[in-house]
Amino acid sequence: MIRLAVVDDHEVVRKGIISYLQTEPDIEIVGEASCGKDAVILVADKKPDVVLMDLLMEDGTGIDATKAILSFNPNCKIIIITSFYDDEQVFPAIEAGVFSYMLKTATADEIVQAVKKAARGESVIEPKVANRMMSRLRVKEKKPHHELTEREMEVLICIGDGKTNQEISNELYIGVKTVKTHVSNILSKLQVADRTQAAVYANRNGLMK
Amino acid sequence: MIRLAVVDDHEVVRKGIISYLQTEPDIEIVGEASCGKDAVILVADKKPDVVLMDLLMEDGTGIDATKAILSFNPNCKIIIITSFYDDEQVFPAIEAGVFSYMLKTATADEIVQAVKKAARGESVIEPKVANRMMSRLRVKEKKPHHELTEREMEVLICIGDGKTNQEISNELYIGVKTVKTHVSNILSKLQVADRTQAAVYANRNGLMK
DNA sequence: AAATCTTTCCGCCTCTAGACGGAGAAAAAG
DNA sequence: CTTTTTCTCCGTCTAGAGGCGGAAAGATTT
Repeated sequence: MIRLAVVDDHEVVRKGIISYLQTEPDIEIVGEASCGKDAVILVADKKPDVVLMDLLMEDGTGIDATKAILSFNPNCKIIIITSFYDDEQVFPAIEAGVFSYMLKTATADEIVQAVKKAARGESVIEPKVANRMMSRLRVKEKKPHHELTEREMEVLICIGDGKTNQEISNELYIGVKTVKTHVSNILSKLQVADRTQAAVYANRNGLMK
Repeated sequence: MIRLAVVDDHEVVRKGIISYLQTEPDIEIVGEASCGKDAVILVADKKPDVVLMDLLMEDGTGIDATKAILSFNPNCKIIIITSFYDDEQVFPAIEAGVFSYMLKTATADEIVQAVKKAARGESVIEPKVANRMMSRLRVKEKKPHHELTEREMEVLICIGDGKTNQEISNELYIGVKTVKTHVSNILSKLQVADRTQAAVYANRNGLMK
């Protein structure tokens, strides 16, 4: 018998998934949660074998909950079911240690199969997500020095808001010359030609907000 | 008896909603569809009083389907249920003529109530969406001359991609001087100081893609 | 027929941006 | 205790960006 917990802040989604899975003879629903905090408590209490978790919850605690759960229950298989497959969602989730990554476009049967496979130790990765992983591995070999320092990231955020060097200088309490140095380093690290492209980069890669 | 159709490309969501609504004595589920195209056919065939529709479907036909349905069945009440409440989703939907706008964070009971209210001719608008509408109405009065010409919009898209004036000149087959004229007009119309801010504007307001 | 809008282009001018090279201090890593 | 990284700042220089003013041709509106 597979002990399963369902975590999703949308009641209809949660109930919909449960209504399917509870008809499976070898799956037992041991609990459900609507936020990351409750999920951690639920897993600590019921110790399910598999957790179906929505990444994108209102309080944004999907990743944190995953990390917390795995730090105390390393053998727990966490299956992500979400609507998104962009880098900002996928890679933090993988780093956090999720076991499978599915999209909400999956059919009910695919979800059932994913739960059973997880219990057997088999990961299920959505093809679209798998593609992202492949391309990420490819660029990792090509782009070694993407990492910005803290200060450079602060400057990049300002650029992403459309601020001039002078405005950044005032905001960070440093000289304009210093800002220019940071900007130059940012441009070469990101391999873009000017601040406008850097601003676009920041806005498209979820650095803003 | 309220005749209802459910449109959503996620099977679990669709089945989850239906499992709740079909227990209601005065609601009859007359059909379901997983894409905009099927939805139009379904409505033409079954003529439901109310349609529950997900805006964000794989083929992106939620808005188009809404328009198509209403052009042939103006009395059909279309309730949008989606995960998003940003301007790019909300306002096209409102223009298309949706009747109610709900978020997937709604409880099952709220959805039932929304269906019943729609049948009685009462709209339900999510508070978060309502706020957007209010602020949109406010800015409409304040910003009269925001409208860019076609050419200016083309240039803005290029700026939003981080292109220089020279690159834009090559791409649109016009002189650099002409590009500069367009850029200056764009900056003053958008009331921003430089191309970087214009690029940020383009990227944050859904002009890119 | 006259007025307006759009698109195209010109010259002139100023200033920001960014490259290049150099350098000092503090903190972290070795 | 060195070495490396990070953050800070300086001068010089070039090219792109953007403001200002003007203008001509075509389309659309009035």
